[in-house]
Amino acid sequence: MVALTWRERRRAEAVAEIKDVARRLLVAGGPTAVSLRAISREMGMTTSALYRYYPSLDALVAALRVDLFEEVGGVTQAARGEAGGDDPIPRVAAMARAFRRWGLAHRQEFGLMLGPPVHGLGEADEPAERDSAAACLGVAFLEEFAELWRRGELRAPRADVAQGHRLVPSLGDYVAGSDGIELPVVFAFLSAWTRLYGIIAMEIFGHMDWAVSDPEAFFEMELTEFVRQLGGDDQAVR
Amino acid sequence: MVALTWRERRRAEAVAEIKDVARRLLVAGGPTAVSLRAISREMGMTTSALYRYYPSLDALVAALRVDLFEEVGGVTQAARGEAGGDDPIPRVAAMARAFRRWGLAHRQEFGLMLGPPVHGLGEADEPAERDSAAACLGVAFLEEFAELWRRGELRAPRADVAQGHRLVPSLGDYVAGSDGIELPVVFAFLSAWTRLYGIIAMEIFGHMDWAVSDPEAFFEMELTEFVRQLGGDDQAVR
DNA sequence: ACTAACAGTGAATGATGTTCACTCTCTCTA
DNA sequence: TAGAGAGAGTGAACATCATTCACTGTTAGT
Repeated sequence: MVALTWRERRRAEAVAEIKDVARRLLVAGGPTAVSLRAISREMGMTTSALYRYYPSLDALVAALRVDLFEEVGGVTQAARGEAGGDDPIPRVAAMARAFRRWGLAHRQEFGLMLGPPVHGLGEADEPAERDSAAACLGVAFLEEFAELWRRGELRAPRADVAQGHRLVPSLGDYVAGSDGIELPVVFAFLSAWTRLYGIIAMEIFGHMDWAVSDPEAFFEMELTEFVRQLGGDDQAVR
Repeated sequence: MVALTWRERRRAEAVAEIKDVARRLLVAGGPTAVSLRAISREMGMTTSALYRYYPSLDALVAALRVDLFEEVGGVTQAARGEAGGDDPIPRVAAMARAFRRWGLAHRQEFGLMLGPPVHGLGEADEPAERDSAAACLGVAFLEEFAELWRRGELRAPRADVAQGHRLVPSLGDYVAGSDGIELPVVFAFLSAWTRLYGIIAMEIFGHMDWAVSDPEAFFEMELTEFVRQLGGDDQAVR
């Protein structure tokens, strides 16, 4: 812990406030409402002063995006911790519910993070950062599936399906304590992760409204069904 | 068919060209690139003249959105027709592949249609139109699942899962020739639809890059796995 | 033939991101 | 400790954007 000079501390506070105001604007008025001028207005600063902190508006929202990924990652990790026990299944269910709950409570943030790439710039600029930010959310799930595999409770996809498919070469880097990762783990994780994303994103983006009147009921049904396909007990999910 | 006056035909052409140019701009530069000024510039018109055709920019992109839904709906319907046969399973697979292919070939359009709601305005203004537009895509799938149900080839969710969940009151309106729709059909359709959306949207939005190197292989694996869970033959999907 | 709707113009207003030359203040070093 | 340089902020400027308004021709229907 190095001692921070007064200026450095003040700068950190400014950066934090900028992102705070940006997020408030995002929540209040959607992505188009977050503008440098609105931020500077709210902070009692000149617009050009903001360029001492971020080289552009896009860079600012990219930074906000990273923060948001950390926040939702922390929330799901907390849910995992609270679930406790030694059975991965309830932990997965708790994380899935926490993820959905956070998304519903923060729709605009969810859209910024997991919607289409913004302006095609935030990705071309720093693909590594974008990737790692998104990863820190999914990894918690990945670890649980790895644990299930270690216990032999993960049903492997049939050989003829997996045959010849080189799905993922580097996913093992994300799992602590195992430099290699088996294909069933990868497949089970990806399947669960895309399914979870599909249900939640569709609900949050409003694309399910025409078809389903009680999204939460459907979510719970899918969760139960998924756990059963995994081979877990139905009651384990509650 | 009523005879169109000169002026009416010319207006229709103008409307079509406006949406055409708007789409070209969207593809070339993302959502922020579609602006009334750019459109008018490209068409050799004044910006204010565009207000004779659409009351605002938002209304214009909303109209474009509807067109896009019709386009992708037509593409998947065409794939369904080409698949032919009397087995619904290959038809579902063909539609799923056609949907994914179209989305990958038209990423920006996909984002506009199935990303987060735009500005929160396109939805609050005309919820009915937005819903029906999105529906015309999913209904093709829904009909196939209804057909599977009629044949008795659809596995029902266990009673204790479905019990007490009033999932959808009005989905039956979408299925031709049946004013009531059974819960297993609804559940199977919703499950398939959200899964399909999850895989495809995640890939198109770039949220899968960190985890999977060959998205198409994963898509095919999921498709096969889903069909097997439905109770179909593995070979039927090819 | 006339009237009213239609289509288009050009100027204006107020919002936006970004740049630039300029100050003022803090921090570190010679 | 004095001065130089980096940090932080200002205000004007430029280019883009959506939207509105008064105005002018043109077409369609009575």
